[in-house]
Amino acid sequence: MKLQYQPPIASITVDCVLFGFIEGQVHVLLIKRGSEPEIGKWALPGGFIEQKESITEAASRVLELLTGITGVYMEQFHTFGETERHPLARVVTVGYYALIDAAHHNLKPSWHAEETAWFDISKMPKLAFDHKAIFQLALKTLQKELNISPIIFELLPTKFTLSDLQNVFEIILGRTMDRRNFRRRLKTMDILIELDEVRPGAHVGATLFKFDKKKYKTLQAEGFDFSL
Amino acid sequence: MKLQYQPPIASITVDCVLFGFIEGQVHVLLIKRGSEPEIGKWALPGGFIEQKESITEAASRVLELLTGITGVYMEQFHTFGETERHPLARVVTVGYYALIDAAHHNLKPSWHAEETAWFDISKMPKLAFDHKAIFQLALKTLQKELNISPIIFELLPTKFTLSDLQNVFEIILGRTMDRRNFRRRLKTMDILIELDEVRPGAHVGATLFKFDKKKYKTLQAEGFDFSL
DNA sequence: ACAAAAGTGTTCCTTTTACACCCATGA
DNA sequence: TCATGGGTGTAAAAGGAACACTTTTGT
Repeated sequence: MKLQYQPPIASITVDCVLFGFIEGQVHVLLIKRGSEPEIGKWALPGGFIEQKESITEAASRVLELLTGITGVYMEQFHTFGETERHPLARVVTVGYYALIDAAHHNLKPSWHAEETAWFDISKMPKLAFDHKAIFQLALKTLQKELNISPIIFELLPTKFTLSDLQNVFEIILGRTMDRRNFRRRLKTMDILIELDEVRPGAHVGATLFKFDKKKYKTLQAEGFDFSL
Repeated sequence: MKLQYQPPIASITVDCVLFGFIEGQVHVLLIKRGSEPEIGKWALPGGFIEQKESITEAASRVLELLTGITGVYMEQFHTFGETERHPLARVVTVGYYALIDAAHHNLKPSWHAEETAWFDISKMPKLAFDHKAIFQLALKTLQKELNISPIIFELLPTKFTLSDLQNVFEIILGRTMDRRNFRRRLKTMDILIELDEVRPGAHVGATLFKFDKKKYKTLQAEGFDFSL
């Protein structure tokens, strides 16, 4: 590796794909670009990394700057480095994704974004740059990840019903599941705590549950299977 | 996203984790650094990306430059961007990994590397920079990937015995498997073609097989499970 | 009274696991 | 002849898939 040091030739950005669950549908957070290039187009929240911060730190900072959302654990999933992906310069972007309970994170208006909004993942607008590809890979990564980790609980509020949970699975995986089998399997996994509480619904009330993080951590060590 | 364009502040490199199967053991390809910093230390083959190439192209070019190995399909697995990971400058590196049949790729000496060698993954030397962490994450990614893709066949020559195959699985996953169950499951998957050939071994000859890529592609569409 | 969602068991079949002996060959 | 690795079957257990009716409550 007799390679001399070479000065930087590309800028580095991060882009964040934030999934949220709103009104029974999975949504993604987008901002409307307020500057050139691609001004006025919808895009993933993103920005340049700075000299003294790691890429992960940049992702958190940028997300907060653009949306006001803080304290979210984001997972890096891919780096996009095609030479032509940005029209004005060589820009390499590192993609992060996260799932959040949208209801409990308020979007703060920011002068950095002209507008910020959640979009149903089945009704996405045209996106700037190669953000469509970035979004699609994030979704694919999420689908794979669902099989091996309880990441899905991040989408739900602390208290949720089994129907809520099944709903999220069905939307993200794009298929339906048998209710009885679903419930039995979750019971077997033993990672939910049943609460003495019922959500007063339109009809018969549904029992509320919460996720048992402690029990999950124990299981995780053995590497367990979350596929449904 | 009212973010002005910002000039590059970090160099970008790629690092390649190449796995090979040699004398019944999984090995990784390392080079001895021939320039500062960390001169003389073992490191993953890597180098800077250039202006007019994508990151993936850079990975292939760098690998060939340093080792003479070409035509390998490498998979990106993570980007490392801690501010202090390189002692002299801000350098962000994109990690790639691949599996190759080491016997069929000759290492060509290169003036870029003082020395190039395969190391048994259970006997790794001290590595330069944060390359130990990069290697470890590559191995972990590979272990996960084994469950969902037939990537493991890349490690083996075209013709191999079932024992060879089981051997590779056991080494990478770090556990032993029952021989009869292993063989049955592969028979069920139906992705191997039995050859009319036997490897003249030290004792009773072992039947040779080859991987049925066509059949695998058909199965892949349905998304199939390769876990053993 | 009816519409809408919650809750609940059983059967069948497939898959997984555990386990031990004989065979062919070369040294 | 013995040491080495190749090859083979079965039984028991666990897990996955398919399937329909009753309950509660608001309108």
